[in-house]
Amino acid sequence: MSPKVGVAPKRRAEIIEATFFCIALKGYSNITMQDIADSAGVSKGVIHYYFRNKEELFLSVYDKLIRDLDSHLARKVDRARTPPEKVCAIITAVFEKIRENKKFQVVLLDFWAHSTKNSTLKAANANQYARYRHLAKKIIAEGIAGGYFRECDPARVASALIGLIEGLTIQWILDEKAFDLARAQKLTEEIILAFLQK
Amino acid sequence: MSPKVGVAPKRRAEIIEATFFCIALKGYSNITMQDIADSAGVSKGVIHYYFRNKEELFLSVYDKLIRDLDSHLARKVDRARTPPEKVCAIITAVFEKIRENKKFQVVLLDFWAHSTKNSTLKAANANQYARYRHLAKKIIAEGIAGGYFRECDPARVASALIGLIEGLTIQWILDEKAFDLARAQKLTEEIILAFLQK
Amino acid sequence: MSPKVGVAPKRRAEIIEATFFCIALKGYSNITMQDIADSAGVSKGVIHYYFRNKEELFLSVYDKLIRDLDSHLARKVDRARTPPEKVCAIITAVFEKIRENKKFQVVLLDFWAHSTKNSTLKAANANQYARYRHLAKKIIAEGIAGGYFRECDPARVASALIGLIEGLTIQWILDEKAFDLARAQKLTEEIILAFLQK
Amino acid sequence: MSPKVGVAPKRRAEIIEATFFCIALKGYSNITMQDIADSAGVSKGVIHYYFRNKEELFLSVYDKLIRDLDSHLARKVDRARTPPEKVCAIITAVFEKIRENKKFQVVLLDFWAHSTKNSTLKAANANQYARYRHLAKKIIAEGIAGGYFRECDPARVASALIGLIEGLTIQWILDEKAFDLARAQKLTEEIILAFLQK
DNA sequence: CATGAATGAGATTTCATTCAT
DNA sequence: GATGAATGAAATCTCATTCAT
Repeated sequence: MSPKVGVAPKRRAEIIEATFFCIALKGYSNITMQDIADSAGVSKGVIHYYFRNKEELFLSVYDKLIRDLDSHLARKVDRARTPPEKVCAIITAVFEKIRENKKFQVVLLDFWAHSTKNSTLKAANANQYARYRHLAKKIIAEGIAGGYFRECDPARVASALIGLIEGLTIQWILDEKAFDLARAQKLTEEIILAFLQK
Repeated sequence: MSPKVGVAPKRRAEIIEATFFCIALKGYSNITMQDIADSAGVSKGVIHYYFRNKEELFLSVYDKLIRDLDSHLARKVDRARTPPEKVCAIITAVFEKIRENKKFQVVLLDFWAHSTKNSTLKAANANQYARYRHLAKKIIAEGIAGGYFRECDPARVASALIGLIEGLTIQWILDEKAFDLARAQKLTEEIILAFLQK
Repeated sequence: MSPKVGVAPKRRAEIIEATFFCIALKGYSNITMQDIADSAGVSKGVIHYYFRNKEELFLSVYDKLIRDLDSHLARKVDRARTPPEKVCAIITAVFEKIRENKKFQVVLLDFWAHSTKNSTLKAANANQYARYRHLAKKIIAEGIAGGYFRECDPARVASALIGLIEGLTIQWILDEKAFDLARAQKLTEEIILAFLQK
Repeated sequence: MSPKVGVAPKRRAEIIEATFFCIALKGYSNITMQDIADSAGVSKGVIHYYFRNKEELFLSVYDKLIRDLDSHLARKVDRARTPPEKVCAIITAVFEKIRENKKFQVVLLDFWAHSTKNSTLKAANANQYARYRHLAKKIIAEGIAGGYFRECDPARVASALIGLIEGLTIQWILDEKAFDLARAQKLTEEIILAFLQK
């Protein structure tokens, strides 16, 4: 067994990571393969050795992004006990992710913009949001069943929860000085819990 | 902006309109000048006669977009009497705009994504959002002063209002079948008014 | 994977065979070393171990092709007794070769096309045709000497014989439905023998 | 109407001509767009302005080649009176074409080689050969009907006529010193007329 | 004012070849 | 002997921009 065999997955991950940084820096459609190669410290040809083409590479970056967010969310939510705590866990998870790495939401926004023109990306996005809403819905439904929340449509509130989180974080991404991210996070909790516990 | 007599302003407007449709159809960075020329029914050269380059053209499209939204918002809000009605007017204005022309939000999303890489666009975006929030803040402050709303920070609630609107409409744009847009609009009103009137 | 000694000649032949199939399938200048490696079931590196470069490999394929045709021709001709039978043996040998393996003529045509640009290949081709004509010429001269054929220039008729064979088989390769190959073979015999025995 | 409008067809023809020379010089698949641009004295971009891609350009070259040969053939044949003269006119037309411009057959050979891998080219080739054979068949049938030729299958002899012409010219292209082209032409006439008038 | 031919820089992608293991 | 990761030159094709008419 050649020792170089083991290099492949590591190299793939490195290229994905480099591409993520490049997208954050210059944007989905302004990056060249050369940018990525330079950033990853490999030759241009290597990228095509690991990824059939630019689109496949970008979809791989998106996949990793989503997987990271999902596992982060799941970890946070699992650690919480009561439904109200779980709702706060969702909010905290996303805001935390963005605070620790602003690039995260910048890249995601770029993918969203492109998803209206790329059907594969669109499907992946729709799917991710659906899972995201489903998680929130389940938690809210449990809260209602457990007497934590008043009677309401869990699916609708779930989309509002997601909407409020994303709407605030995007505003912040577009203009960091618009408001304080930590206070926006607190506000999100207040509004959603107020509505659920009214 | 070159205000020329005769056909010039009309031609300019036609090119901007055509560009808007092209962005909605293929996305900010996938359009060629030829696409725009074809769509506008003019020759490629003409576009460079009216707009120094592609970026200037795109910024002009963004300007028009914002001016349209602003005047639409202002009209709606002016027609409303009480602060609660004015809050609903903001919500209605945006949801209406998107319902009547889905392209509107698609193009806006595209501009947002690019604004993280284009400082002119970023400034324009920050400015627009600031005005947008300012409008909401003023209305909320009036509502508190007039006894319609409970004591709270008008600026923070304003950003939440905008965030909820944008977060829900983007979700819908990314997956129309996720939920019904009219019900999302109603939900927005409920959540915000509940929070303000609690 | 155990490296075997003495495996070299066999491996070489396998690679040549695989290359032949690839040329027939995709054409001389559309094949990649990867195609050949895949088809031969070896790694890319191995090909360069046995052949200095692509051109040397292709020339080896051509050599094998010619050697195969030559020995096939010689066997057929040796088996025939009289000059007319030997002429028919040449015709039969080539048509048979092509009928049993259409790829043969496809690959040969490809080599011919490239021989106008590759001097090594051109020389090899000229040489092969010269031997081919020489064989026919000798048979025809024997036929004249033996009273089987009328007085004529053996060299000229030899080139006509080769020309008619190749001209018909190429037509058939380019459009199999143009005519029946077996009847074309018979026609070749008729025309050449009629001319020689007139 | 801009005077430059008239330039387009001329430029197209120039590019086709330049491509023809390049194919003759370096071969179908060894030419780069840069070679063609240099040879035509235009920039690389211009070629893509007139031809969608390399394949479309090559097919245009093939079209012109065939059109030229067809009209040359038709002119020659029309000028001849009796069927035997018309048969000789076909032979003369092709041999003349090649004698006056050796490139002609070199390029055609290249196209044939590629036609086994390109379905558009293959269809065009099959079609051209069919028309070519049809012309010869008609003339032979007229000759039989007019008592010039003995009873025989015109279609079969037509393919033999074409085969003999092409088979000899290709031999000559591959090795000019193999025989004299003028004598090969005479030989073709002798063999075919002898067979038809036997 | 308008056209569209022309440019050429630059992007993606392919691939023969090398070489460390 | 054998592998496959890596290279980088070179190819095709795109496109904003210019400019002669």
